[in-house]
Amino acid sequence: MDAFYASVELLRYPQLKGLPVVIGGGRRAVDAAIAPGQEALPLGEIPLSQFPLLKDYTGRGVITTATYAARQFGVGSAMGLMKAAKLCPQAIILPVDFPEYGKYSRLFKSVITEIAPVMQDRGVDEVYIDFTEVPGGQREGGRVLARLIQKAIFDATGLTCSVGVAPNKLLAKMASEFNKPNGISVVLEQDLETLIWPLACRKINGIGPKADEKLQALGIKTIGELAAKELHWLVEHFGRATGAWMFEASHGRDDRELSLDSEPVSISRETTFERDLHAVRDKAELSAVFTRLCEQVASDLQRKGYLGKTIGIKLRYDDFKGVTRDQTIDRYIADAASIRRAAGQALKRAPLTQRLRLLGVRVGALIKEDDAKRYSDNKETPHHEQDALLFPDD
DNA sequence: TCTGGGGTCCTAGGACCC
DNA sequence: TCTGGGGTCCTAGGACCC
Repeated sequence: MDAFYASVELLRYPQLKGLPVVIGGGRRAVDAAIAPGQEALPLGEIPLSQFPLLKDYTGRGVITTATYAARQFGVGSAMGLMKAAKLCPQAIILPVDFPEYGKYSRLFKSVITEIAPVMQDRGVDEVYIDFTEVPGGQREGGRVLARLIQKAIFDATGLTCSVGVAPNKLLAKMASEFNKPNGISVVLEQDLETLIWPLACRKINGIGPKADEKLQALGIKTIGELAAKELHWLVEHFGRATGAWMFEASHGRDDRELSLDSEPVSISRETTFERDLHAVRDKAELSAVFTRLCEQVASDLQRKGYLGKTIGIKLRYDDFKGVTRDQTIDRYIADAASIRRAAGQALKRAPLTQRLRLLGVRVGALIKEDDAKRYSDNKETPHHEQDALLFPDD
């Protein structure tokens, strides 16, 4: 989806169309910047002068999405808001409204599966679609179906998207970047040398800042230069698994299937404080946040129908360094009090002398609530070990 | 001008078991 | 006196992605 969060906001506030808008920052900080007295107006009629400007924003945070008008100024995703304010002070800033984006996410995905049922979720604004078995999916190399999907999504949501069509997920992902926004790009195997090899290695999904830095240090900037290296050379420098993967990727090869209906591995909540907190001096405040995070994770688990038995905490200190601590307990839980208890145990094992910037709570080793029930109801032949794990004596 | 929040996967060491 | 081999689970950190 093109500039997804920002585009959803423009549906609510069409008066912002064409203007530089960034989404991000803490809700409290952004709300404080919104002038009072306009609450009764329909959203679409709120005058431009009432929207908060990036130059007035003082809180922490990064940009999650910028409109294309804002990108003209060099601001973009993951950029700190204070830095962005220097580049584009007149941009309007809006707080992130995840529930709203979730609604549109479910909507556009249901539009797709109506047309092409084999779809892999790749987060809130991205999917892989298998065109192979869709009637007409091969016409004009997939262009016809891509256009159909774009139109159906636009008609249902008013949102645009960009589509890459290719023989595998690796190439399709790269192709989707070629023609943004609202574009279609078809990449065939024979386009490898002309379209893929000139690109920076960083364009490969899976090569991030660290791997790219290492590649550059070895004199490799483009995918073509990567493809010119021999397998054993890559294995020497990056290890067996990564080296082999890089070799295949540089040649445009990728045999991964679409993974459908995957189960979550962990569920977590974390928050960055408005100011750094000290474990002793700000104990009350910290404790309240900690409890709230546990309650939120518990509520997420229950709503989604999962239990977990590995409870973890995450800390980030004022120097931005972080630690995690895990605690696996002998039963599966989803209630706030039990999570808080286990997370408290984990927290005790972390250094707490330095000021804290972030606190997070995570529950992993998940099982579906239904499966836990089935064991306890003895409707299936239970293993005694599983009984003991799920419902120990204490 | 410091750098969000929600995830997945991989690696590596140690405990523990047979 | 100088100690195996295989497997699983747990923990911590880190890279990466949306």
